[in-house]
Amino acid sequence: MAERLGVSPSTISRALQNHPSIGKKRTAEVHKLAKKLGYYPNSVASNLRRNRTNLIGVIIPRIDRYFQSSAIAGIEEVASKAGYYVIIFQSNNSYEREKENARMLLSSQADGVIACLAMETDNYDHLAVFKDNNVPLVFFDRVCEEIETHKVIIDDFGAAMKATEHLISIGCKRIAHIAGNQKVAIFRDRLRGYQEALRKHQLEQSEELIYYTEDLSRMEGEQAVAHFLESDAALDGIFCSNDTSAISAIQTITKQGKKVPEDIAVVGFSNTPTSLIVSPALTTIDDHAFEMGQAAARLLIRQIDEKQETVASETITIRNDLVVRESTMKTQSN
Amino acid sequence: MAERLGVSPSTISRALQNHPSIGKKRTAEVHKLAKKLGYYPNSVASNLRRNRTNLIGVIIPRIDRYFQSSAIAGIEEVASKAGYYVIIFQSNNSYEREKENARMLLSSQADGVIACLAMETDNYDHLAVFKDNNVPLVFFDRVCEEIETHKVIIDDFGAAMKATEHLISIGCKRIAHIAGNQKVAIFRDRLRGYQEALRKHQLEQSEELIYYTEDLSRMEGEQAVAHFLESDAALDGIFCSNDTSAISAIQTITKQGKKVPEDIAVVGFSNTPTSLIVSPALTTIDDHAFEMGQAAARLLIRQIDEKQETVASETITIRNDLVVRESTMKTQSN
DNA sequence: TGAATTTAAACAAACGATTGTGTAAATGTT
DNA sequence: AACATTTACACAATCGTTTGTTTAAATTCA
Repeated sequence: MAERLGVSPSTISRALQNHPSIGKKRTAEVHKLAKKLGYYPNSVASNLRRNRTNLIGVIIPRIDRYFQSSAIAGIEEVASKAGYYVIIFQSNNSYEREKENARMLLSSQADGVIACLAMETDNYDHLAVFKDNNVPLVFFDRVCEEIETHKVIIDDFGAAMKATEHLISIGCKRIAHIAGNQKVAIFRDRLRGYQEALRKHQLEQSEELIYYTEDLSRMEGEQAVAHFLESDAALDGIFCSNDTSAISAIQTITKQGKKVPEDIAVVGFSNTPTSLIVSPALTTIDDHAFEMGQAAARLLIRQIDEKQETVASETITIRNDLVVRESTMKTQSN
Repeated sequence: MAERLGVSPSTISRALQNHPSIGKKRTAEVHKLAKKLGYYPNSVASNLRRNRTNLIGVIIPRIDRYFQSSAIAGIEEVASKAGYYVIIFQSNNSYEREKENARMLLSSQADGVIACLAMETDNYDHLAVFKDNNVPLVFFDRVCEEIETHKVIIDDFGAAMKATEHLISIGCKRIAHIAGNQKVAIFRDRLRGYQEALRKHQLEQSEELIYYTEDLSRMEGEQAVAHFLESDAALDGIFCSNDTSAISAIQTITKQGKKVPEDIAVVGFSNTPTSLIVSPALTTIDDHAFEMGQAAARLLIRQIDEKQETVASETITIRNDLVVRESTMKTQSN
C-alpha cells in the first residue's frame, strides 16, 4: 500500500475519492503517487467492506445465439454506463448448470441478477433464493410465473397472431406451424397465437399442420418440411417459431423444387441477421433483443439503487414488429 | 454466520472444505446446517483472504460477433471445468474503453486475462501492466507483437494463400481481394497471403483488384463489388477477408445479374453459420474460433496454476481448413 | 489573548472468510 | 500407570479497504 510514502490508509482512501476533509495538496499528492506507483485499488477488499460489488450477474442459455448475445450487449450498454460490471453464466439449457450458476452468483455477492431460463428448468427454487437473500432479480424473455419479480418480455401470443394473420392476408389458406419446445412458455404462446389467428379467420386447424420440435434446430426445420410435404397437407404457408427453422424450411422447400413464396410462404421469428441472407429474404418478427436487454438492465439497476423492497413487481412488454420481406411477397392471386 | 449454532468460525470453514482435522460427525453436522440455513459462502471475503479470485477476465471487441462469442464459449467451457469464472469486457473496438477495461480488470484482481485487441489499439501500455503485476495474459486472434506473452493465433497468411490458390485451382485468372482494416495485423497477413498466391502462380497483381475497407461490413462488401464491376477489372474471383463481406459480395453480384461461381467465384473467411445460408453456399476458411478459445483458456490456466514466471512464452497456432462449397464449385472450364 | 470553530488527518473497528499455531481431550504405547 | 501421540477443535491474526470517531493543529472571532 501507498501509505508507506505518506500517511495513514484512511487518508489515502479518502484522498483517492476526493473526500472534502482531505486537504487539496494532500489529495493531489496522493493521486500523483498512485499514478507513479501504478496503484490499482483492490476492489475485492473494497467490495467486502462496502458490502457491494457493482456486479450484475446474467444467467442465459447460450452466449453464442444471436438473440442472447444481443440482449447481453443491451444489458452491458446500460450497466457499464451506470458503473456496473456484467458477469455472464451460461446454463447451456441445463437445469443443473443453472442451479450451479445461481449458487456461484449468490456466493459472488452480485448486486443483482438478470436471468433467461434454461429450457429444462421447471423448478425455480434455485432462483427464488435470490429473493430470499434480497438480491434484485429480473427475468427476460423466458420468464417464470412462479416467482413474483420484474420481467421483460414480448407479446409472443400477439406477435404470432400478427405473423399468422400476415400469411392469411396474402392469401394463404392452409398454414402450418413449426413449433418450439412446448415446455417453454414463449413457444406455447406462439403456438396459441397461431391457432387463434386461424380460428379468428375460420381457417382449418389440424394437428397435421403442426410440427413439434425439440429446439427448433436447422435439422428439425428440414424434418418438419419433409414431414409436411410427405403428408397430403398441401400447405401454402408456414409460420416458424424461430428464424433458424424458418431458414432451414425455405432451403428445404426450394431444394424440393417448390417456390417460396409462390408455393409456400414462410415467416420466422426474431429477425436475426441471417434472415437477410437467405434467399428469398425472410419475413419475420423483430423482437428487439437489444432493447430487451437494455430494459432488463434499467429495471434491475433501479431496483438496486432504490433498494426498497416495497417496489411492486413490474412487467415490461417490449414492442415487436413484423418485418415483411420476400418470403411472403407474392401477388395476391391464390 | 453459522457459528452461533455450533462452534468457531475456523471449524465451520474447515468443515465446509472437508478438512481432515475436523471430525466426521461435526463435518456432516455443519454441512447439514449450512443447507438448512441456506448458507452461501461469501466469496468476496474468501477471495480477499486467499488472494485469489478464480476469475478470468476476457477483453474482446464485441460479444455479438459470431467469431467472438464462439471463442468465448470455448473459453467458458475450459474455464468452468477448471473452476474459473469468466468475466467479459467489451472494448467496442475503442482504445479508450479497452484501457478502462484493463483498469477494471486489474482492480478486480482477476487471476488471469485473455484479450483480443481492439481495432483502434496501437499502444499497449495498458496491457503491459498485467505483466508488471504478474497477472498471466494470453492474447488470441488479434495479438500484439510488442508484449512478450502467450498467444493463440491462426496462420492468416497461409490460410489466405490457401484460399486464393483454391480460386486459382478452379481456373480463376483475375482475382480480387476485399481487404480488412490494414491497421490490424491479421488483415495485413491475409492481404499478403493473397498477394503471395498470385505471385507464386504468376497471375496479374494490381491495386485495382484490392478494395480496402474499414471494417468489412455488409455495406462495404456491396461497395467493393460495385467498385470492381464499374472498373474494367473483369475479375472472375474474389477472396474476402471475412464472411460478412463475402456474403454481401455474393448477393450484390447476383443482383447485378452475374452468376456465382460461373462468372465470379467467391471465398470468405471464418466459416460463420451464415456461410451455409447464403445461396450459393459460401466457400470459406474455417478458423475454429471455439478451439481458439479453448486453447487460450488452457494456456492461461496452466500459467495461473504453475505461477512460475519462468515459463517461456508460447504461441499456439490453431489449424484452419478450407471448406469448399457452391460459391467456388464450377466445372473447370474457364 | 483566550475561547470557539473549522480543517486535516490519525485511530481503530469492521467486512467474512482462511490458516498457522496452540491446547485440551482421547487414544495408543510400553 | 506414565508418557507419547493423535484427534478435534478454538484462538487470533490477516487479507486491503472503508468509515465513524477522535485528536491535533490551524483559523476565526470576540
